[in-house]
Order: sequence, then C-alpha cells, then structure tokens
Amino acid sequence: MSEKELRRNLAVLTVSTTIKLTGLTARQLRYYESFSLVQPQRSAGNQRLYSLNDIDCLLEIKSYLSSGMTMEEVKRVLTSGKSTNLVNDSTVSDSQARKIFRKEMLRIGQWGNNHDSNNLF
Amino acid sequence: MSEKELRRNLAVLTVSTTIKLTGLTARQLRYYESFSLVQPQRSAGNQRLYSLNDIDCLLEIKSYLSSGMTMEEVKRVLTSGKSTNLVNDSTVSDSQARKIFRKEMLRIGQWGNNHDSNNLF
DNA sequence: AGTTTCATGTTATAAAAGCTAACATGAGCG
DNA sequence: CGCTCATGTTAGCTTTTATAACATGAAACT
Repeated sequence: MSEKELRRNLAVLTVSTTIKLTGLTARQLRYYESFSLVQPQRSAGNQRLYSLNDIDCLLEIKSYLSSGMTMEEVKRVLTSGKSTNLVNDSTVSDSQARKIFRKEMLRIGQWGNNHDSNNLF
Repeated sequence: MSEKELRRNLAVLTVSTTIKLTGLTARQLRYYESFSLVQPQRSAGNQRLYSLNDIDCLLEIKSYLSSGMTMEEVKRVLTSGKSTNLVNDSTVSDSQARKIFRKEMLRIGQWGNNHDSNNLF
C-alpha cells in the first residue's frame, strides 16, 4: 500500500466529525455498519474511528440510497462490483424506477439542507 | 485559500487521535495551547478539534522543544519567522547550547518509545 | 545550598460524546 | 390492512474530554 493509501486508511475520525463530514446521522452510520457496508476501527474504549476512505464510502452509500436503492442493493454494488463507475450493469426493475422517481421528487423539495454537495476529501 | 489548504485546515481531529498522531500528552497539548502555539477549534460542547495543520505545528513544536528551546523561544520562532526552515538566524546562546546537549543525551537513552520518526500527513 | 522557574505529571470533578438495545414511526408494497 | 425498511427516539451506561489545582524533578539563578 502506498503512503497516501495508508493515510487515507488511517482511522482518526470520530462519529461526530463523521456526521459533520457526511451529513448522515449516528443512527445511519450504525445501521450501514450493521450491513458491513463500512467497518470503522474501534478505539481502546470501543468507540468508532473512521478513515477518509470510510468517509468516501459513506458518501457513496448515501448517494446510492438517495437514488432509490435498498440496503441490500447498495451492498451488492459495493462488494461485488469493484468498478467505481456509477452506471451499473444491473437492469433497473420496474418498482426500482418508481422508487427512484419518488426519491428524486422528494429531493427537489429539500431546502435549508446544505448537506448534499460535498466532496470534501 | 486553495481547496487543499482548506482541507488541511479542517478541524476534525479529537484530542485522543491528536495524541496518537503526535505522541504528545493531553497535558502538553493544553500547555502549548496556553501559549497560543496552536489554536484548535472547539466543538459545540467545547471539545478541542485539531486540523492537519495543527498536527504539523505540534510536531514542529515537539521538535523544537526536544532540541532544547523554551516555550517562549518556540513561540518566537513560530510566530515571527514564517520561514519553514529549521536553521534559524538567531545565534545560539551558551546556556542554550548546554541545554541542547543535555536533552540530546537524554534522548539517546530513550528506548521503547516509537513516537519520534513520524511525518504522518 | 536554597529558591525559582519551567515543562510536565497527577488527581478530582463535571460535562460531552459515544455505545447498545429496545421501542416507535411513516412511507411503500403486496 | 399488515409487513418491511430505513430511520427517529429514548434510556442507561461507559469513555473521552474539560478545567483547575496541586505535585515534581531538573536547571537556572542567586
């Protein structure tokens, strides 16, 4: 692993800063972890420690979810397909299309929510 | 400020990770802060939050101190001379030379202390 | 030799942040 | 309508952090 990769994998960020950096809630962080979508390290006292890579991953998850995917689908995309590419080979089911549309509509109505255009690290 | 500078100035590191990254103690972090050598941000709940720049700064302070400088001298070097250069124009006083020598001797006797060759970020 | 100063250790006490687990909920789906 | 899913909320407990005060060992300065 290169030095840069090492740095990006250093687990140095606590839950609260991870919340700030991703715009997710503590509940969401734990929920996603329960699906093994992220695996933060733990401090000696059992507190979660996220790396910059984890942050990236979380932002990706967030994006996938907000586009209508379910947890299981996100998991499949993240674990199997190692392509960073957003466009996936899986065909979009009917119900998924509807879901995506709905979420999209919802998103449009969101004002006073600054947490969606971040690409922090 | 460039985007990279922004990132390096993001206050995202708690005391415990700062301790790990610098090898300093909590006491030292606060003491140095009391001289305004670093000025970490504070969380909503008043907890210190360090940036990568702060880490660099702390490592620099650590190095200066271990080379025999006093707090006030370190402060002068850090605030006035904006040169990143380690070699300073100030002449080394007699007592300082002795101090440096002593510290150096002490340092040589330090084993089981892995925290001195880090250039983490 | 006695006293001061300096950098740091140590301790006590309070507050903030984090953990787990359980129950609650609202929207979509069948 | 009843079920599932993603998330909110709450409760009780542990870890981390904060401040402030007192302690200390080595140097420096009379």
